[in-house]
Amino acid sequence: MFIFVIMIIDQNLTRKEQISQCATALFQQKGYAATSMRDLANTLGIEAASLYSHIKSKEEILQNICFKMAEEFFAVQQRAFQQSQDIEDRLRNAMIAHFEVIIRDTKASAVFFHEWRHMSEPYLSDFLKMREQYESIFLDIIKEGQASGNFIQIDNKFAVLTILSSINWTHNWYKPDGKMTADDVGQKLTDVLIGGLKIH
Amino acid sequence: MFIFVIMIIDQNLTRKEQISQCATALFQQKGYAATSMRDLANTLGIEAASLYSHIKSKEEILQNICFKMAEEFFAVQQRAFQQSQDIEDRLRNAMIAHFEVIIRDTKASAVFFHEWRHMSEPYLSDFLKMREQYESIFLDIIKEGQASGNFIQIDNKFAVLTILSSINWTHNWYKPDGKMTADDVGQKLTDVLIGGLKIH
DNA sequence: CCTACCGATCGGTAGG
DNA sequence: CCTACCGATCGGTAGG
Repeated sequence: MFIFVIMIIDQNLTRKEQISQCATALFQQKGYAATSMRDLANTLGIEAASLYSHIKSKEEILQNICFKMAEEFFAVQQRAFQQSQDIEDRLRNAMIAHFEVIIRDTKASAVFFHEWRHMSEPYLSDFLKMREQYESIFLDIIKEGQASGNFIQIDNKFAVLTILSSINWTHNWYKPDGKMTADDVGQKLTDVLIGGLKIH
Repeated sequence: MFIFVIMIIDQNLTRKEQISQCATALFQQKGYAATSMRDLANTLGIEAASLYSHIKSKEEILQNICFKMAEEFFAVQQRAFQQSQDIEDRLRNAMIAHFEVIIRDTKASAVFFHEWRHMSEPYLSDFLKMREQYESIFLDIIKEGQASGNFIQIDNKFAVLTILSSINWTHNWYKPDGKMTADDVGQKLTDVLIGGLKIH
């Protein structure tokens, strides 16, 4: 299989960062398992063996991508939480914050969402625990909104999954240079998911 | 990497069907690229070489899974279309029909959603064309609902992607033996996505 | 960062 | 459905 990989390698980055950036693009395009270290090396214009002066293993690259994304999600979530007034506002801000992390790097997001399962233990368990913890914050927001009479009575877990899956999917189609700006999409995502598609 | 694969192989199926069923489970768990023909053969209790009396190639198995799912989506969409009265009802039925195909086989759905990109041409292009065609039916429903004043004015493509991503994600968490029945989830998906999370 | 190379495993075929 | 096997490729190491 021949795939022409056109990639602009940022010369201001360290070699290690270049490796991570290239790997992110390749993992997103072909998947982690189908990307070989020789693919990665060729894209960078070096030999496969040379990669190992900068990294320990193929999996280490994946771990770095996944955990860096996880940390970003946590960081913005906390910031969004502190800035909010009422409960609907808090949900809205948390959703937009989540969306903004995704569009900051849609390729890394794709790897985060699809390739994490190729990590070995104990990284895999740690990763899943973080994800659960992250979702539990959304769960709390939904519960509070129901208790205060703002949100409809609906299975909490279900509500969180429905909301997050729509936002997560944006990594697949959102283009920064498209007709919708990031703020536009963030606004509309919350409008539809909180307010509904129907005119009431 | 050792993974214990516990799988019940349906003895009423033909060998070819057993291969497809096993492959579906493995592709879902480990991904297409990380699943070897030896993995598949071991799960079935035969030698890898023996698989090739029933199938032509590894990719052929993937093609069958993906295109069978695509056909099912089309079939139920048409049925849902014919049974509907008003425009909101039509969207609701199309959504529930889509959901029901997913939960009929969540493993095959996972392969359909995540592994299709490992198909080679011309299968890949055919597959993407089908997906686009399928989504365009949803697009038409949204447009009609906007024209009739039932749905809010919002980018059509965006609306379709938001709706479908939430439903598609159910393959990851829906369990037939969980506390929510299929009808329950189908109802609630349409309630939230069409009506919104907020009490108006 | 390279050359040279390792053992393991890959999808698949030949022939029975 | 098996044994025996193919060339290609895998992630990674040794040594410079």
